[in-house]
Amino acid sequence: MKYDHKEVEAKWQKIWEEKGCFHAEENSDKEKFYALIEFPYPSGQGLHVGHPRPYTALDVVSRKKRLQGYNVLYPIGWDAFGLPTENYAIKNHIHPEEVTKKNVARFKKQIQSLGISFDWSREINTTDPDYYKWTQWIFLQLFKKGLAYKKEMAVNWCTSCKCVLANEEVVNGVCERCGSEVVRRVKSQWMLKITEYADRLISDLDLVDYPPRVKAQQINWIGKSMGAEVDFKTTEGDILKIYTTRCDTLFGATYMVISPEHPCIEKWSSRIKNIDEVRAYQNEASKKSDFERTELAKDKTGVMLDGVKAINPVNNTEIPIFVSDYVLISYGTGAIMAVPAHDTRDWEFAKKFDLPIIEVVKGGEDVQKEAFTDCATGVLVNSGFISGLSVEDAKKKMIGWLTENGVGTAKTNFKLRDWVFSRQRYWGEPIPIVHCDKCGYVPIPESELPLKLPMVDSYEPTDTGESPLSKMTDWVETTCPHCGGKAHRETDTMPQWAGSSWYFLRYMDPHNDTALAGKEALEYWSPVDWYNGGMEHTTLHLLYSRFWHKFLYDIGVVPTPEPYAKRTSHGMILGSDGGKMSKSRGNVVNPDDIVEQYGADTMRLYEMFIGDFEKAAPWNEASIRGCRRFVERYFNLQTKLIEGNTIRPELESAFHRTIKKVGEDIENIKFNTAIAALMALMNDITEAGSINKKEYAIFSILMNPFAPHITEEVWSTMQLGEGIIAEQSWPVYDESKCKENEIEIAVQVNGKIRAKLMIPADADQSTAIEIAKNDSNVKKSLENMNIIKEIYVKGRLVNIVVKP
RNA sequence: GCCGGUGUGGUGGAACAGGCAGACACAAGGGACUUAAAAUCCCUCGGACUAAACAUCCGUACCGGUUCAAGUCCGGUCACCGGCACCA
Repeated sequence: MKYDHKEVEAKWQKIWEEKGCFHAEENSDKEKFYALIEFPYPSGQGLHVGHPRPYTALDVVSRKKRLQGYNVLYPIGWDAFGLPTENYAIKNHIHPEEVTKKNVARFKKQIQSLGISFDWSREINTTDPDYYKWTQWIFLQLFKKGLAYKKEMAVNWCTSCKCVLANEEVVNGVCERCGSEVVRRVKSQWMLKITEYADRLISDLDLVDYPPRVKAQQINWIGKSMGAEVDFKTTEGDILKIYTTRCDTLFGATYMVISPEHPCIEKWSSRIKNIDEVRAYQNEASKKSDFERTELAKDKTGVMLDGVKAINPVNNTEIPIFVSDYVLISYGTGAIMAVPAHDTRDWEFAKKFDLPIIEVVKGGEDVQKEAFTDCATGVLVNSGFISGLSVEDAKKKMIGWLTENGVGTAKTNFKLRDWVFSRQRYWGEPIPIVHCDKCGYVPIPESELPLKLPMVDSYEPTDTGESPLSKMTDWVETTCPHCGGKAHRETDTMPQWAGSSWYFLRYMDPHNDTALAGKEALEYWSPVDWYNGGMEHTTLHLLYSRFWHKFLYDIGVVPTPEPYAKRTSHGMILGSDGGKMSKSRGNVVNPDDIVEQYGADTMRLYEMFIGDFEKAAPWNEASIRGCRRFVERYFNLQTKLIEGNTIRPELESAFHRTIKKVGEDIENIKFNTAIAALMALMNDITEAGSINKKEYAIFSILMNPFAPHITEEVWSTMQLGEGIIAEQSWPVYDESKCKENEIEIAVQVNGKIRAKLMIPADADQSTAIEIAKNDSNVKKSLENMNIIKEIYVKGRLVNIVVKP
């Protein structure tokens, strides 16, 4: 029999679309299930075979859930604002809106050819004014609650293009496009106070089912630490505030380091004798990103301030102050005390500048030769009133002392920084704020939303570093909603992260024009039951969207504190050379070619069979043929069909075990072994030589989530019933029928395999050991030996421990 | 550098909670069918020893440890991947 995948797949895709098979029901009594994938960025390159991996995975889950009677929401949309589209538009003189439209159309066609059961009636697009109306609305609520504010922040500035660059556009310190020098330049930016939610973003991880590695990454990213702020007096009479998690080591602080951006430098400029040297250093530091500054154990640079010194509050010793770029202004207070004996960076710095190294925690080798950093459990020495205490006790006593003397307090700190929310770009949501000289920053009235992105002739960056919108004088000049006076609009736009921070809510009620989604829909569908996405989104998108959701929860818009009940992560699909798929490597595989040659069902099976879903796997064209062969073997079972409406006894155990395995594996994201189990069952059926209707029906349903087209086709030609999707009957297994009567166990002597034996499955320890000892090879190993111990692991093995 | 992860045959991978390493596939080799090829079906397939089988020994990146038993747990090393806040 010949299987024509093109005809069959087109036929069923048409039927599904016409019948609206995958539309989530609106007012259903059924239990809901909301599956979510990270919506794609419609790039100009089109889909590559990496995209469908997560889509297919949750499609398998969604289809199985539908067969189990759930009301499933499995939506898709487009995360369409962003830099590449804008750059493409600039280069080719096509409006970004046109580019987006074209890219979306292509992506959509490609995705639809895979037979993914998305509910296309809920398709959304972040660049659609009806959508970003609500992105802007959320921003206004944040603003009203004081969570959006303006702050001077460093940006990458290309000295030649005269524009702000994204980090990605800076390669080795120069502009990616023109190769000119890039410097850090300070600009006033909109910020969102995600730090206000830092504690809850950690503690509420207890409420959700995320992989441990995702939780760990988020917790470390937020970086909560309990420490102290300590005031160091300076010879200038004023105070230098530092943050430390190790206030117990204060007696070992032999110098201080401030960041090149620290305001004290300006304040003391007249007293710093080597101010020119310091300024030159500041200038050099402005060329580096935070990453470059803190990266690598490479040479520590710095300049000592000549003319100002600090005084260590615990022993009144004068210590020098350095400026060095490994201290960042954005973390803590932008100043640290350095304890070279117990910190590697400080130690290297002290060696280079020949500064004293004083051991304050006992237990290491010679601190003059190497820093002793593994000292969280040691005992304090050379530390006055805390000498002899454990680190824990010393910290407590020191905080007490600092507080009593008014020179410090306990302080919790976070590595997490507030979210820089403005971009000097065209292709993003306009920030709905007006600046009035009299009233300051004023939100535009909600009734005026959406504030539409105006059509401009040129979306190229301006020479001044302002957004292209700033050239639109008609649009920029407006009146203040508050006082009615002259005012101008904010011309910066939002980052791409804005639209993706709440899109899952819009899917619940995508056409609502009075709210981001209706109360009822939010109540019914929240939270997302299963969200799959890439590990690369763990610390930005995933955290940002949790932050927005918590904010919306606080203002009573959404009913749950967390947006996603469960999160899973897929591994990347690599090129056949084992490298990341990219145009430049020339290893990109287009799914269209695979669908054309092998069909969508084969493509889906291969994507799921390729390896552990959570791990990266290289694409291998040859392996696809194995999946195609499996599909054909399934199809050709029709020639071996016999009558019968119960599973035959010889296949009963195999069927029940497979039903169990496939169901469990899908829930546990072990799609590869679910397919392996189906293949194994196929081998059992082949061995049996025939298949009856009942068996074929069960096999078809089990395979349907992976290969939906061919299974429906077989179901319909064999007239097994109304249709797999229509019948909603995922098979149920009987635990007692999964078991076999006889099982093979391994027999070990001293942990070495000496025999493999069949024993009754229900054999107890003494029976199993008895049978084991009777094996001739085992007997040989036991000769002249004394038995010390006998171990039986039920259904697995016997181990006899002996000694001569 | 810091945070998180990964490392198993020629290849992709499997191995419940510490209990038979290599399931299920791919590739390769041999055979059947065929005038022939493709397709299909059957057999072999980690290494050493062996004519072959049995048996035995070695083998899950590397070094060491815990245990009756380690791919799995612990300590260390190396290599690779993801993230590092304006790519998405």
